[in-house]
Amino acid sequence: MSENRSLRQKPGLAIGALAERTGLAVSAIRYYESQGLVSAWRNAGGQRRFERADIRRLSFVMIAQKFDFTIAEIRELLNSLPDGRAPTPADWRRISEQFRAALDQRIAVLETLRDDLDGCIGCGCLSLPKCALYNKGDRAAQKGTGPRYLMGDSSEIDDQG
Amino acid sequence: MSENRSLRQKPGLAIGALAERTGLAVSAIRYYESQGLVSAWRNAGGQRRFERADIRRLSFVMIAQKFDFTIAEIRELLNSLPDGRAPTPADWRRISEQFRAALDQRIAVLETLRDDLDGCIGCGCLSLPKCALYNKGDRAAQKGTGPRYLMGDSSEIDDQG
DNA sequence: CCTTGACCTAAAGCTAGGTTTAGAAATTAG
DNA sequence: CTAATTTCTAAACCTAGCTTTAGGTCAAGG
Repeated sequence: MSENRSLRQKPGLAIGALAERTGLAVSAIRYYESQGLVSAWRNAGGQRRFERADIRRLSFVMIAQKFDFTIAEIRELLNSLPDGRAPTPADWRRISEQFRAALDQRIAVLETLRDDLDGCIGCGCLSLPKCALYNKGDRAAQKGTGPRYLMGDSSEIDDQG
Repeated sequence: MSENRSLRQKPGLAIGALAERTGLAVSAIRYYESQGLVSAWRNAGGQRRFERADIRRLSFVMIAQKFDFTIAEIRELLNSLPDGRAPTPADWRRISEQFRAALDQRIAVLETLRDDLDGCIGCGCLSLPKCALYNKGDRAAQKGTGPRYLMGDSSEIDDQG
């Protein structure tokens, strides 16, 4: 069974093939490589060649994005895998716990916001610094700088007309 | 009680004063004006002057942003208020229901994702097209285009070494 | 009057996560 | 061999939601 392509230069997947297998755009894969989420070697002509395991690695990236992890966070998770291979079922269990935690936290934030809102419906607190929505519960995942505080209008409730 | 400032040219709030009362940056208020979330008249020197009701209007904007409404959506909500005044307690009750619905929906999406994840922990399904995370449950609020499908690797499970 | 400080506009810059474009080189199909 | 794909790089562009910068003007205090 020793065929002539058995030594030297493993074939690998071209970027287009990887794109087809994952459903990602070619440009996205190049971008992910630039961000250190996958790596590729180059063939004689300078074209990228990927390993088959990168299909799973990119699938992992796509799932992590469903959980709204940023590229930087995904890179961290992938770095927690020994020597850059795709996650095995055992790795997957471990990483899933992190997804779980992130997800639970985001759900908790939204539920708190919902409860605060429930407390506010009908209380007319739109003008109250003591409103439950005041100065707490940052945007779903504190991305961005965001405003600094809410509701400066402490008196003069009805001055709109 | 007829004082001399009683006719002509109501004073209004300068943009800096409004910024202080709301906690927003001056540049943010100008931006919101450009986006039609507030409006101002100009004094003799061409400077913006706002009504006191705009404090509450902007507070409303800030709360809506906590709920991850976009500028366009917030503009819609504000347009649903008669003649561009700040929301009254009655308006607030009505609009709160919309926040509620948006929030419930987002929580539901995350919970589905969490359930799918639970079903996946330990099942080694990272390579399975039949994985619960496959091809469903778009990112928390389907912003952005997003990838088209997941997990192209239907066979060759352990080819990473 | 003179000096701060607040304000003005327009345009450019920023983050995130990519996509699009342009022009050139490599690979594949016939 | 030739034509059609695919791939390459670098840089520009895109959305969202603002901020920063540059160069001036307005308003208020002493």
